[in-house]
Amino acid sequence: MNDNINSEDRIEVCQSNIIHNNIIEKAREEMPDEEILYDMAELFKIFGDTTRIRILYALSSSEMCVCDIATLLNMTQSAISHQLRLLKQASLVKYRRSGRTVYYSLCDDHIKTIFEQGLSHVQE
Amino acid sequence: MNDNINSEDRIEVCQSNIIHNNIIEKAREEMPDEEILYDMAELFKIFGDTTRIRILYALSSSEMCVCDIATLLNMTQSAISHQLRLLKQASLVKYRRSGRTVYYSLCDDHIKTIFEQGLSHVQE
DNA sequence: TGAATATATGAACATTTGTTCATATATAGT
DNA sequence: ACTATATATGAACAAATGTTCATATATTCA
Repeated sequence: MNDNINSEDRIEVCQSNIIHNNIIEKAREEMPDEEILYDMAELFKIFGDTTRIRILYALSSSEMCVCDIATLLNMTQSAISHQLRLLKQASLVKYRRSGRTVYYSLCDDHIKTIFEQGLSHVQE
Repeated sequence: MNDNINSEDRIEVCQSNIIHNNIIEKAREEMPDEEILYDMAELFKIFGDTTRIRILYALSSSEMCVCDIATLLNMTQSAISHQLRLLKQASLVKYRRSGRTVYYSLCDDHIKTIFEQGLSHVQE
């Protein structure tokens, strides 16, 4: 039983000698570029932390200053500020300054769509 | 002015005294439950790694066995197997056994939607 | 039954990551 | 200029994470 694999498709590499070369080739062709994969991983890494998710949810409700967020999440100003820097670097939030206060808000709508999908997955 | 006595009695969640309470309350009401936030972070954490993104892209092309994936990504069977376990635990992939070979495939369509949104964000 | 093979997994290790602490910067008011 | 305040940031530390190595498990075939 060889799972419909032609003998020409077999090759000896790795620990296995049953490799589905046509399937591997197809997957290789459809795989996005290295740089895209890296950027996507970096983006999702940002979403992979409750503090940052909380911040983004907060900002989806309204723009907020650093201290408001710290109060809301019951965390230090420093911790929030560090996280906002990461969110800013990922182009997920933008800010405007008003005197001593800096107001942060969401950059675009991808965040909401991604959160909706994520929410829908975990709620299944 | 010289009253340092009260400073220890203050509830200092942050260093600010200009807090937008209505905004904070609104954000608090709209914030999903702790458990949801945790599950979402765990889900996105899974996407926050190029190896796992590669695996998921590969499986979106076709179901594949562990060794195929290892060959495609030029990584050890062990590394792939560990990652597949995480993906399985997150209900992102499922598998079927055929003899000694285990074929993995994607669980549902949320992955594709999330990837599309992520891709679209990083390509801006 | 025993050898070969595909996959799974525990432990160890190096790397990454999130928070804290201390301190720096920026702005406003006196 | 000086003080107060809102935010930013570098360094340090603990916790989490991804890969490797060795080995275990599961299945097939002789």
